[in-house]
Amino acid sequence: MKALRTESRPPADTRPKGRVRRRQEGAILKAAERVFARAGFEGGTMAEIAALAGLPKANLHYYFGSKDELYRAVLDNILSLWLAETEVITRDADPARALTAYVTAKMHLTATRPDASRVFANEVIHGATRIGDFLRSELHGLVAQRAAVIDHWATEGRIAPVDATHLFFTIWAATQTYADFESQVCAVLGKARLGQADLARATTHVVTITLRSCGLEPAGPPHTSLQ
Amino acid sequence: MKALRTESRPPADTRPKGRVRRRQEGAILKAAERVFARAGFEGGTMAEIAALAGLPKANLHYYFGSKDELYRAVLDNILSLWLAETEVITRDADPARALTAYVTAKMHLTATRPDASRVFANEVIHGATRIGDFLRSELHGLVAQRAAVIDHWATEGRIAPVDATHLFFTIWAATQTYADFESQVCAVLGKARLGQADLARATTHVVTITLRSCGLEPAGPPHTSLQ
DNA sequence: GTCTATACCTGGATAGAC
DNA sequence: GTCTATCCAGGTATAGAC
Repeated sequence: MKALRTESRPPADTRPKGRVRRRQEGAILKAAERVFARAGFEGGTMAEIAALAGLPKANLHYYFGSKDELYRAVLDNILSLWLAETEVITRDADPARALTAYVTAKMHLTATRPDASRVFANEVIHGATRIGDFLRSELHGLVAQRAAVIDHWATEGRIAPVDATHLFFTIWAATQTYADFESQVCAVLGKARLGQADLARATTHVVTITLRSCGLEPAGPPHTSLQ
Repeated sequence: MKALRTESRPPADTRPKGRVRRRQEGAILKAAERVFARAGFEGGTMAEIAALAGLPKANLHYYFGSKDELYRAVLDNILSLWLAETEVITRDADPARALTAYVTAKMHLTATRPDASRVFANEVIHGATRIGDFLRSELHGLVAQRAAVIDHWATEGRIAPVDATHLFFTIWAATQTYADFESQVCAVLGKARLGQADLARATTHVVTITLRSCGLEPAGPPHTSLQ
């Protein structure tokens, strides 16, 4: 998905890419994600990113024209992660199982790509100027669809009535807080870092409160999926 | 409360403060909160803050020695807001009413001081280096206390068992998201700004899911407070 | 106490050799 | 394609007149 390319100039990505180019760009993007996550857009420097990627900084400008372009590329990368997982929320699905799967997937993403979450959070806090179009179009549409499914479940009496749109806000907030606010969570828990056990406990908690929010109890162990 | 002063040099606040000084400092702090909220610490400039406060930028350095000192003063201001409201959570309180009051107060803070929330969020995302001591001491202690109260409620069977510490993480995340992620919420709702009605709806939602998380139903209209 | 003018430095970007 | 050396804008901080 190239969500942001619409706002960019002619498709720079159609250039033929050699293996080296791919690898270099990948290394740069990875380093940039980390640096921007730690310090924000203005806080992170090209020199830092270059050092982390093991390249002279002039190379960053060779692969990505400017700091802003690099940052957009990082965001673009991240946005594609955001949409995928709502697929489990369908009319015919079992509500408890679908919601459990969705929250678990979100928590998994938080655990495996915390820096991605932080870059995204940073951008949104500062007004989402670069991704506003994406949020207003694709995300807006997606949430409308999925919220309709949840409303449908409620109409059929399969879950308790709940504000479906706001439920998404709550789920996003509750899951992403373990990445974005990790330092606060750690401080309160009295740990230096979040371990596997902490995240497992967090997942159980968020699943539980999500289900209870819909008047459901935890689903049993996953049977062979009914789709 | 002077949570951060411990890390600073000798009490600069003991200097006698004239009325003018108080007023100038107030204006600067207000402007700084807004600028730092919009752009982060590195993104916001002293010139912007000065312009917003209606002063030449040299004055900022006169009142607050450096940009970093000014930023810390803004944070210090904000932290005092964070702790106050947990007071309603006491052993003898009615769980539904106490939780409703707490969440409502949190949402009120979010609605009235969104910039404060954003500055705090920004600081925590970037590692909370400046407020780590505060989080590890005062906030940690406070949460431990209040979580014990909630556990006590559960032991007595007044609420369903719930992970009390993580419940706080969830409540903070769910409420603050309406300030920190306002631009995302607006985009999804298809609005330019959050209005009174939206925040009222958000409050109802967060109260509902908080209560349901504890196996409770919405409390009736507030009687005369039993304390 | 207040403000103008300026020093100094960091960091993004580029020129041009290899 | 890659890297060194350098340029220059923008931003913090201060000197010094008022």
